[in-house]
Amino acid sequence: MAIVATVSTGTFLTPLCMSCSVRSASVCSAIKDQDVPRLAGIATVMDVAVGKLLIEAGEQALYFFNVSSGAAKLYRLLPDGRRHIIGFVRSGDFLGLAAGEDYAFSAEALTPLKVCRFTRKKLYDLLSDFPAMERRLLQAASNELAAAQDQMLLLGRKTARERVASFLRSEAAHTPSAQGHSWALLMTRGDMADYLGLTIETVSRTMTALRKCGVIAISTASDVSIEDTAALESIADGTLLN
Amino acid sequence: MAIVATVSTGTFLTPLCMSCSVRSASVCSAIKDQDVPRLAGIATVMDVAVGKLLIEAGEQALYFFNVSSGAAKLYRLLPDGRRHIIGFVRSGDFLGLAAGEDYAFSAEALTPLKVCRFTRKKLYDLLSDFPAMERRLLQAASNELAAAQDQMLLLGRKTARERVASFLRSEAAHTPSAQGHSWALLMTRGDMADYLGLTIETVSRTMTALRKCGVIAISTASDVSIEDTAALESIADGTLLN
DNA sequence: CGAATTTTTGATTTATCTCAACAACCGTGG
DNA sequence: CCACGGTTGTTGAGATAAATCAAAAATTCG
Repeated sequence: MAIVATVSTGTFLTPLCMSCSVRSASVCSAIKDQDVPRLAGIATVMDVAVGKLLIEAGEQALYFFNVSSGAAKLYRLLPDGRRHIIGFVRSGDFLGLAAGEDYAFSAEALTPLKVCRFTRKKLYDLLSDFPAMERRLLQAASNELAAAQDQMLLLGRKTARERVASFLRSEAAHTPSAQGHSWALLMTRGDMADYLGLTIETVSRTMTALRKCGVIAISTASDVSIEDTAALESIADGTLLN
Repeated sequence: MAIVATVSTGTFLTPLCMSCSVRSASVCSAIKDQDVPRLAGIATVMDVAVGKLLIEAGEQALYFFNVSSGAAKLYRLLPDGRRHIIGFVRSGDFLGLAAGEDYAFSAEALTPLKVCRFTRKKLYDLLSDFPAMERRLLQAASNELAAAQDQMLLLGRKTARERVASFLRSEAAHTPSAQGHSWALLMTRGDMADYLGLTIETVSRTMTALRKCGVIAISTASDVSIEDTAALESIADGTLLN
């Protein structure tokens, strides 16, 4: 099911780590240059094609991942097929902290995806020698936890309009090229719906409504821009009522 | 606002730590007996009365807490007063990992509450000498993250009936005395509603419906018992449709 | 005991969902 | 390069789960 192409494994990945474009922004930044070979020694670099699974719910949770490039969606299913997307990961994000014995969620590539895979046990062993990395992981978990609480507030108490506005604000914040310009949404209306606890139709209608009142512009379905940042903010935060 | 009674601070808390009833079940279990004085040295024991705030949203996040006894609800507010309860903490739970610079949530005692308070900075300093405790914190954060994902699925995709059933199952699991018996819910219908993304009326009606079909029994509003565990399970997991 | 709060129940409204049809877009292969 | 089938997105009309409004009942607590 989870078809992936393993590129390579082991210490000879050292040069890849040294030149890794997300190293400084990821948990790996806690490892000093001279120790990188130890990190590279337990890493496997993998490529995942769009639509393929990186993680499948129910599998034994053997690995952690660090995203080098691309993006993925994480989702859970109810027995009758209802789906909920619990989050997205992108360049620099660390993946797998939330898992227990088995993965509770699946992870599917939204774009061509490149990840570094670490065996859980080996990474834990490594952490004993690199407390700075463990501190970074704790920091990452704290940030994720805070984000999860934001999302719970959104799902529990925000209107469709507020949810979509919050989502667009967050996406723009995660997309450097979005500052003042249009950008390409990585996800379909269906993904947005399953992330925001809505239906495709409601997401579509709400996007259209935000466009019609001048808050955003939509050229293609996936190519959007924020036209009125202040208005989007106040809708997202629930300051505006109408 | 957050009126609390500080009982005592410092190394002479050591005997309190040594005899602490939740030590073995909390992150403090990572500290060996001979090192307990160092832990006690940075702790402050506090009592919080029912309805009082332990943490107020917006305050600088200076502290971590470990709950010795009692329970509290954690909540966030939208500007217009909509409230969402992001979770509950009980004996043994560690509190404050999710915070950034400031607390994003408030914490209010549901019962008379006893907590150990640690200054963030001091605890972080201590962690350098006790990697086992840092590992425990990472573990705690992972568990919270997994729970948050469960809750997101609940809020995003479950029906009122499924939400209430999930809540009752989880409460029973957190309450040793609930196994096969009735127990006292710590929270009001309003708290349940704000936790489950529903209204008071919907929670009340749903509880009544679950009682009428024999899944639960309700003697007092707060005194409930599970009469048909299998049915509750399948409702909670979305296996049952009706 | 009695005021205040919480809970339950009923009647009605509404935001969002569902069902349905059509339009736009996308990748593929002729 | 364009036609074509499949997917994704939009829009409309109607249905519905849950919200809102309202009032009575039960419970709590000073």
